[in-house]
Amino acid sequence: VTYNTLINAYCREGLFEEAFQLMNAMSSKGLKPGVLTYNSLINGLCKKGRSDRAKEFVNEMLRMGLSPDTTTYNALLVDKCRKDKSLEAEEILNEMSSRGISPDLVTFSSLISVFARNGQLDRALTYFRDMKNAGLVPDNVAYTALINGYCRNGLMLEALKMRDKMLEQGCIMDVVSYNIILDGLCRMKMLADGDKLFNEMVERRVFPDFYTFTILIHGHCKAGNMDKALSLFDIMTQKSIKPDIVTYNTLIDGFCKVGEMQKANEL
RNA sequence: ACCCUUGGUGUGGA
Repeated sequence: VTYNTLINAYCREGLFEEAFQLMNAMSSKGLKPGVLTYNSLINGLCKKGRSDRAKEFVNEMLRMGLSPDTTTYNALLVDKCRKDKSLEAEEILNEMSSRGISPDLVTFSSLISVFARNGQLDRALTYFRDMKNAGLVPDNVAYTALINGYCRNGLMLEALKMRDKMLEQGCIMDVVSYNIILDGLCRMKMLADGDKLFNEMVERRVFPDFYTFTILIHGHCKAGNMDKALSLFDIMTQKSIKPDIVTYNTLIDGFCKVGEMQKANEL
């Protein structure tokens, strides 16, 4: 467990040389790297954009007589989903099923997410159904990924219906769920509803983060409400939520579009 | 049993 933790830490940082050394140290002590160790390594490689290397380690696992599990394949599949390579993600799903490895909530959420983002809501819905047919109980992440699909298509009524369903099933609205719906409302210029939802969020002690504020600031910038956008920016800093580069870009872009180059410069 | 690995959100004419 100690080795795994260290190897995982190195992999997260992209320090693969150190991780490899540890793996060698392990085997010289007669400890065999297990599935967990490989999973950490494979995950780290994927996150650093080295999915080619990751794939090689999956093969190495097989050679060593280890069985890659759902987490192993999820690491590869999630990587494809993040890069919007939905077809390749589906290939991995097929490979999983041909090896008899069952997809889990992570697998399905990732697939739902990629199709929802890309405007292929029908496909996202299909996977949502498949997930339930597989006997899995959708959690708030799975629901939220799907809700994002409705939001991206401007189907806010459907999105809100799905949120209600999610709550009925006992799932919680967390900060990401709120952010996604807020973003949907803002995109549809339903800023008043956005503000209402934002208040609800605060009342329910779901703490807004810098995504939340950037989404709202963006909405108000697009609507030309630069005063409102600035006041949100102030609230944000008062709450010591650090605006990041995206927040600044959003505001600067907003001021430029309104022709207030001075204010853009002041930021 | 628990622990270690995997999933959902924001800006920029792309």
